[in-house]
Amino acid sequence: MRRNTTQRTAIEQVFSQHERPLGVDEVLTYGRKLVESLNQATVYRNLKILIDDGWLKRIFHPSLGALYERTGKGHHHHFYCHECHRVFEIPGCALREDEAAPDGFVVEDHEIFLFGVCPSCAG
Amino acid sequence: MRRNTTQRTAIEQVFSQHERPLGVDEVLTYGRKLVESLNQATVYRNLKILIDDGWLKRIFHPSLGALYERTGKGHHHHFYCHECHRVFEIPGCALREDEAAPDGFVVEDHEIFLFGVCPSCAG
DNA sequence: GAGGAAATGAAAATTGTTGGCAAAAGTAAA
DNA sequence: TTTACTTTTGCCAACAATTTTCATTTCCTC
Repeated sequence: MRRNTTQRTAIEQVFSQHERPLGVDEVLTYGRKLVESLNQATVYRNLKILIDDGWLKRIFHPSLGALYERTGKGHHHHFYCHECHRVFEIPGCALREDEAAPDGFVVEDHEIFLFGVCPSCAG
Repeated sequence: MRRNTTQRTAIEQVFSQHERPLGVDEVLTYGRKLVESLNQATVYRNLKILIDDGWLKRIFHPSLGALYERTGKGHHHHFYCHECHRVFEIPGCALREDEAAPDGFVVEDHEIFLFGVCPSCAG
C-alpha cells in the first residue's frame, strides 16, 4: 500500500509552488528547501510514481531534456524561444484534431512544441 | 573549415537509404556497412554537425528516446501508438499556425506528437 | 607532394537514471 | 501507545547515454 511521505509531499509542493515545467535538478534543489535530506534517487522514484498516478507528466525539451509538469492544468502547448532558451506555456489549442491523422488512427492526445522567438526577445 | 569525410558522407547516406527516424545505434550499425571503422563518437559528433547544418533534426520518442530524421521531407507529424509502440509519420498539418500562440510570439516552426491507437491495433 | 588544421578512433570521463541494501519512517492492529 | 510489518529513504554502486581527451590519421590548400 502506498504511504504518504514527507519527501513526496515536498515534491508535490514544489510543483504547486512553481507553475511551470521543472527538471529533475530543479525539483531536487527546491525540494531540499522543504526537506533538507532529500535525495536525488528519491526524486526520480517519486517522479515516476507521480507520473504513474497521473499527477505529473513528462515532456521533452529539445535541449534541456526531460521536464516534468503537473497534469490537469488545462490543455496547453509549449513554446521554446531559441534566443533565451526558455519554455513558455501557451494556453489553448489551435489543432484541428479531427483532421490531425488519417482515417483509422484513433487520436487520444497530442503534444505540440512551438519554436521561435518570444515577445521579449523579438523586441 | 569544415571538411568532407567519408564518415559523414556515410552517415548522410544512411539517412537517404532509410526514410524514417533513426536512433544512434541504427545509424552506427548501418553506417558500419559503408565504413567499417565507423566509431560511435564520430556518429554523435556528426549528428550534431548535421543538426547544426539544419540537415537533420532530433525528435524524442516517448520510449525509444532520441531519434534523428532528415529535415525538409515535407511537413509531417508523428503518431505514437501505445498498443504496438510504433511511430508513424503523418503527412500534412492540421495546425492553425497563426492562432497557435498569442501576439508577440514569433512562431517559426512546430512539432506535433499525436498519441493514440493506430489502424491495425484499433482493428 | 608537404604542411597544417580538422576529423577520427579508442578510451576515459561526464551526465542522467536506475537498482541493491541496510536503516528509517509510515500504517495498521494490538 | 507500542508493536510488528512493510514501504521508503539515503547512500552508493551500477548502468546507459553522451561528451571529451588526445594521439593519430585524413583532408585540403599551396
